[in-house]
Amino acid sequence: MPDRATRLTQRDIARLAKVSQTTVSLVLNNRSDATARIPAETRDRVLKVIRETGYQADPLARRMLKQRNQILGVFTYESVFPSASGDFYHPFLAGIEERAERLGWDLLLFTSAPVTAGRRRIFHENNRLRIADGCLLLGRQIPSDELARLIAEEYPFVSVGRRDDAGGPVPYVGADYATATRIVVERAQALGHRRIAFAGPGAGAESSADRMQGFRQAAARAPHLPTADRSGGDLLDDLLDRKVTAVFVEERADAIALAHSAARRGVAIPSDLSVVALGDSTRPAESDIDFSGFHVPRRAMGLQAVELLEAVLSGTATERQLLLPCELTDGTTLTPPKGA
Amino acid sequence: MPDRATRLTQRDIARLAKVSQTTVSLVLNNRSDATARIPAETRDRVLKVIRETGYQADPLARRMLKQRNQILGVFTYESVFPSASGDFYHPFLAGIEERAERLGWDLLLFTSAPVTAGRRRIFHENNRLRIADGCLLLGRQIPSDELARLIAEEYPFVSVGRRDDAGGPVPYVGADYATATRIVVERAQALGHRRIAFAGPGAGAESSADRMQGFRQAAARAPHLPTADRSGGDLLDDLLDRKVTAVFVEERADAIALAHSAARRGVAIPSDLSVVALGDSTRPAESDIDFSGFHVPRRAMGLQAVELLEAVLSGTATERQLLLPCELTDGTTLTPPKGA
DNA sequence: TGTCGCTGCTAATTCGCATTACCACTGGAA
DNA sequence: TTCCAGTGGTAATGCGAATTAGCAGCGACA
Repeated sequence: MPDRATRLTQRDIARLAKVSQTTVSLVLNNRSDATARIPAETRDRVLKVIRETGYQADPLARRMLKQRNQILGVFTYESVFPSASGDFYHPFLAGIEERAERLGWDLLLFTSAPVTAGRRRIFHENNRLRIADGCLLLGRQIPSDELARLIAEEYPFVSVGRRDDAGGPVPYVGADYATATRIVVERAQALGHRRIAFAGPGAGAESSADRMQGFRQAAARAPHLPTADRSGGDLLDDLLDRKVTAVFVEERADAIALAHSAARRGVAIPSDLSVVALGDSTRPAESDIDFSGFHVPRRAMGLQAVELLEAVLSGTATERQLLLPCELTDGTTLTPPKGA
Repeated sequence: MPDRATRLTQRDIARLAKVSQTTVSLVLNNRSDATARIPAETRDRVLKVIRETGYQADPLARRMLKQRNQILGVFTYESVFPSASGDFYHPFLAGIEERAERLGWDLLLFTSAPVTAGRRRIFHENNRLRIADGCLLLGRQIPSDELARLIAEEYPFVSVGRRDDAGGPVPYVGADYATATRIVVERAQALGHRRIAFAGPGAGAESSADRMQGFRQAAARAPHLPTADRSGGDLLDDLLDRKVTAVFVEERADAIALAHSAARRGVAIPSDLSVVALGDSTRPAESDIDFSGFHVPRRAMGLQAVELLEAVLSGTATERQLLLPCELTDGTTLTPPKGA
């Protein structure tokens, strides 16, 4: 530990400059209003001591009295860095870091939150949310009871990703999966695809539900095929049985698995089967395939989330729910169906 | 902002439970030693109020009195997330996060540090280092004046990566580049390589100097070729002119560029030229080539750095400078030279 | 001579919590 | 009745900085 005895406080500075602690504080905060008139001579003397000693005010002691701490909390419901989902979170954090840097904020990653039943929890015995001025929430799914409590306590936070109401509207910066999905489905239909299908959860997390909703807007009765606990080959069989010509895959990793199976079986993509990816991989998966579909504007979401939180904190926020458009990509896996 | 008036304090709890603030504190900290005997009845009453109100102690106020803050600072001399060097830092941070999680620490990324002359500086006007209990330092090069000041101020920190003394020994967890480099060079010599070369800076950062030192141990007079401001083709020409049969490339990205040039020119790797990579890419570069050489134990370095810092903080640290072995990889780019 | 007003500071208090010191009360023994 | 030990709490203090209230000292003016 830094030696308590040698750690400088305003009192030490005051003693050295032969003034009171108050004066040091006044000089540091550059207060020169009617209540505090510090002549240049005294001010310089204090500043000189501060320079010589390298004194730095303790930010936490400050926070006891002032409101803002310039610390932006980041809570992720999965680990941030470990590679399982690290690559997915990376762009979000890049955006967050960029904007935090510009605002002069530090980022506090709540890694101390204990993991129970495979997930982190915000609220636990020794909750440390209040160290930060406000908090950003990341994760595929966030328990609504936690969101409800944050809202009830009026803790300033912004979710990265749309969330359903939880005892009140949740402030968020999300991606407009519904519109993006609808557009790519319509695009496929315009190319002549009539037998299409949705592959993936399609429910559970808001992001899944939104994609499904967009899909249904364009194709009300097309089949919905699960991907959980199912190999790419299994899914491929299902698709071929149903004579599907274009499949819309919620999770890019599933699309990659599907493509591998297709390659092994001699099923050509896109001539035999068009594959559209509805976003980016949340699971580790490498592929050179340039899928048709769209990308999640992750970096922009991170940026905007920080900005929204700043607005919330300063009380200037008007609209607290924001959906950003997804970036559509032409890719190489969507072409007209055979015989069209 | 959370409404100051509605924010619960121990005093509020005390009032509701009809006890003193002291008692609330004693209950919360589960003190039941000789100086504080709280009968179960009182304790339950207090706990009941705490449960009902959802009170959480302010972590900042706690820190004013306790020693530890449970916050681990992370200072990177480049941006952490932006992809330029993000992929390189990722494994370090994964290791740091993992161990921080286990110790119940939060991670504070000092993104607020202003960038001057292209780099961040620790020490600036409004230094916030002391929010954290201690700090980890990441970066290829860290100005020695900053290290010196940290040492002089007795601020607890650990560098990830070896650093030269800076007014005193710098605590670090580094990688043993020297030994790893020496071993791969000797391995190449054992395969019959006689005309070898080192390609890369070989100086500047400690990590560069260490590789060069290892190289010199095994090959005292082999040539050292620069890579800065030079295309892969240029380097290749140089190597061919000198009839080099095995080149040891400091930076994997340079090795990749070299391999690309070789492929274009019809120079076969490894039969015409063996290429050994002395570590991982710090610059973005993708390649399927499985280079012979070694990997930096980045994850382990992160883990151990946190552990060392913990030891420093608790005063149990004995050895404060630690070098971890690099992971040697056989790869496919080192074979005996032609005619050997 | 008294007092008003200005300057240039400082004493005292506050933030929320932890800790130490100490006080009030009870019951049994002397 | 006094003494003492044990019980169950509370008052007071401190952490480091910010803020409010206010106090000396001095000159001007009535």
